Amino acid sequence: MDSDRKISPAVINRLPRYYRYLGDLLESDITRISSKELSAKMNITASQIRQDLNNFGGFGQQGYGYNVEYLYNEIKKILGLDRMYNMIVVGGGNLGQALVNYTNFEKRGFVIKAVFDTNPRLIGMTIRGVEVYDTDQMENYVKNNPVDVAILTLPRSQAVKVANDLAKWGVKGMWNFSHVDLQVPEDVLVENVHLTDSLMTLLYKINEMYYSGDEDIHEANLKNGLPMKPLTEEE
Amino acid sequence: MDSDRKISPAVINRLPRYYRYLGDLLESDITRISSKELSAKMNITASQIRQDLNNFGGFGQQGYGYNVEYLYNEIKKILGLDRMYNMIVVGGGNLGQALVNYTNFEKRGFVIKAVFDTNPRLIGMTIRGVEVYDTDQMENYVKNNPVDVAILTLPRSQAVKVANDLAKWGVKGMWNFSHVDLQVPEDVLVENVHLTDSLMTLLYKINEMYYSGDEDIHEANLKNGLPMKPLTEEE
DNA sequence: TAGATTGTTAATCGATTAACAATC
DNA sequence: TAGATTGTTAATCGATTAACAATC
Repeated sequence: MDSDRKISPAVINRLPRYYRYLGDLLESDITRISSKELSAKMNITASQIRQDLNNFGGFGQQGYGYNVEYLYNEIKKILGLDRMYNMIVVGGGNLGQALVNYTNFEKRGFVIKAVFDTNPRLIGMTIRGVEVYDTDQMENYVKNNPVDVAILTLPRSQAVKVANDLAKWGVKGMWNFSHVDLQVPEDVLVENVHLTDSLMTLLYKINEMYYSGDEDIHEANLKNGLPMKPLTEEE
Repeated sequence: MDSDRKISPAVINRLPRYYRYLGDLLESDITRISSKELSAKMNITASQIRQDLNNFGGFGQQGYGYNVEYLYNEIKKILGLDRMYNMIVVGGGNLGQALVNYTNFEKRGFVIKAVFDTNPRLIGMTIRGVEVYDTDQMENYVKNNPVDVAILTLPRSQAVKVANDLAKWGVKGMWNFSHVDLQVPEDVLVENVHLTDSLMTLLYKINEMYYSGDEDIHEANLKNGLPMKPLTEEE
């Protein structure tokens, strides 16, 4: 580990994908891989792979490539996955429950310790062994237990206030599923998952490719259930 | 609507956010806004807003700014949100169910018509009025009903095959929550939501800011539940 | 008209790709 | 050693920001 200059967000966003591919290679008992081979698998350039990795140090060896297990473990360390993380879920609705039930998180060391909600029907319940508490108790919990990440799965209307409170009480990481942009101090880190936005960009692309501006085709297809056909270029 | 050249992905990804902010302004009965005012709210540059919008045509007016309602509706059309979309959920686990239960989708015209799963305990059930069918029946369903988007919420191991089948049967849009990269023909559009990757990038940032390389601090904080403090620069 | 603010061109910045000397 | 492949510098490409003439 040597570099110290700021890593670009683009690179950081690619790290989990490298980690995933390396994990898969490891499972397949592949011990070494060159940037060229990996680039073919991942559909990116070999050059980008080498550039990306070299932000964190020289993990490869000329004439050989990269040792899969070594590289995997280095990226694991870089991402901070060699530790456990304590998380809470704020908002015990369907999505919050789904995340609590996602057992893969625990396997990776992302442990959900508590769920908070205001709904009396949920409070006191247990989801996969994780208790649902009244949001009233959140301040007390957060101040007396380590919380690395708060998972925000509550309605838009409440998310901003709750995030501010959590920030005030010392929570430094927010994984925000609420459809709103949080406004928190800059020492608090937020990662947004805006599902509706994600779906909309997909719909944009579908529209662009198949229905660009021509509503008739779309209506017809919708009614008849006909398979869609790409639009032909006609510029 | 005039331009015809390819819009950059960066711009497309920002469109839903513009749409959201404009919707909020509309709710607040604000009728006009300048790129400068909007840039302050959204934390991006006014220049970027004007550039982005001008990809699709001149929606503003010199000396005035933008009419909120008009711009809102134009972006709505650009994103293709002035139509309904038929969707199916493949994989009726916790996440799939959470998405079916998310009523906001329906309000926007994203309608989930059916859920498919292999689990006999789920088949025949109904989630918010949406029936769960055996995956056996999926081919028949897809070939006889319009499906704009397949929402993939199934285990990694099954996702690739299912996506290929769906593509073969004519589904052109895939919203992929499975933790794997799909390999589909290029006329099939995929939008990935890799939750684990998203969480990992958050953890990277938390680590970088608070625990950079120093495990002792982390251990201590975890044990004592002390509030974290940003690392001081010491280069 | 004068002031405001767009649409758009030009300048800058950052990220990706290409190239190749270093070296295992 | 010869071949392969990295690490790294330079070139290219794309995206963001700045600037300003056009115009409402």
